[in-house]
Amino acid sequence: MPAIAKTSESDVIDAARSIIADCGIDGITLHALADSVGIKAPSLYKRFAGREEIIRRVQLTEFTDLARNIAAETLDLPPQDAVRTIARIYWNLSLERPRIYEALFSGASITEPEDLAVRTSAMLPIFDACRALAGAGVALGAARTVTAYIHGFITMNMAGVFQQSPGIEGSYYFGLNAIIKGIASPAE
Amino acid sequence: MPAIAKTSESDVIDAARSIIADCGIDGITLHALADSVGIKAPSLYKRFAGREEIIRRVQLTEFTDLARNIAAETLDLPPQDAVRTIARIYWNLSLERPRIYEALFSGASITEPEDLAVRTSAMLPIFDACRALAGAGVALGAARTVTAYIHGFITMNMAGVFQQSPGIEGSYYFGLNAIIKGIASPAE
DNA sequence: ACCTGAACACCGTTCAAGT
DNA sequence: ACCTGAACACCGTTCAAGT
Repeated sequence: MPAIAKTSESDVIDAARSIIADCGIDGITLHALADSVGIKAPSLYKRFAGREEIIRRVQLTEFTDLARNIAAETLDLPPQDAVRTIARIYWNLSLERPRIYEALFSGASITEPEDLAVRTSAMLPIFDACRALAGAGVALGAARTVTAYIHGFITMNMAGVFQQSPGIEGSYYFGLNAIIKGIASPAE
Repeated sequence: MPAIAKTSESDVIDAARSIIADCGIDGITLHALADSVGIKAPSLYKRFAGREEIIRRVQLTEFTDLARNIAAETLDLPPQDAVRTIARIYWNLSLERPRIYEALFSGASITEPEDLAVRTSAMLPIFDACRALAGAGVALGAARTVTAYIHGFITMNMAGVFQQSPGIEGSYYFGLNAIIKGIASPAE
């Protein structure tokens, strides 16, 4: 009957977050996670359905932080600056916390409506900027283009496809500027 | 002393390829792979260093096929058409054999020079087209931009980020055209 | 020379038993 | 109510033993 709780749901998610940040998504074992909050692995199942759900919760937390950060940094910015700022936020994240960036987009395709809402909120500032840049008619396509480019460039860069060439950040913004120009005056 | 070989290196790689095509990279266990070529799992270590090497060999094979396919389909095409053709080849691959597309870019960052050479050969037609489109000075940046966009869009689409909206392929080519236009006349 | 069974360390997960 | 040890099925990998 005593049942003293040694940890809490948010403690576990925080611990999972820091393990992922250090060791990546493959480094998070239930044994290591349980150990870092002072319990045994089976006890995790009293709070979570399993490993997948824990990872999903970390993704949700990180995406929420990211969306808030993006919203704050792009507030009242002209659309071109907003797009460049968002691109910079993702770029810096991929350099400063690469394993978190990877984890954000890996595994667990979006099924829960909760996940979708958070992801949409992170994309909203891009959509708004694209509408201002390219017009409401093509805003969605333009937003997808910018999003795809940012994610694709960062992913390939982290994978080493572009080598560790010094001009890589220059290429990143060169491409971004080309896209901003391209969507502002789409091909006839 | 007899030592009758029940299988061969290329048999194993072929079997691995079809398992990955069906079940994805997580579905390929050494037990299942060994079973499908009629041996036991430990015997695989007589031919390969381990699971990682087998997967790398499949990636290498698939990339070689892809590079050959791209080279053949873009032969003597004007640069804009070459870029659109390459984009279409990747898009179709992601629809027809999604697990192979995923496997192509997942895990095992490029360390061996052999891997790099194959990947470079797959990118060469994009580079050539971009040089014709944007000039030698920015050709590398332009090629990276196109590559990043294609990969990013397809990855996010497969992950479900863009929903299964019917206009998604339209967005894909809208963005591609915007990029072609943008890199042909980069922002001043 | 190639194959095999047995074993090892390590996963995620379940469950009966403790308090 | 939360925690635990023991167990299960399943991984990749190693190795001594077969032919």
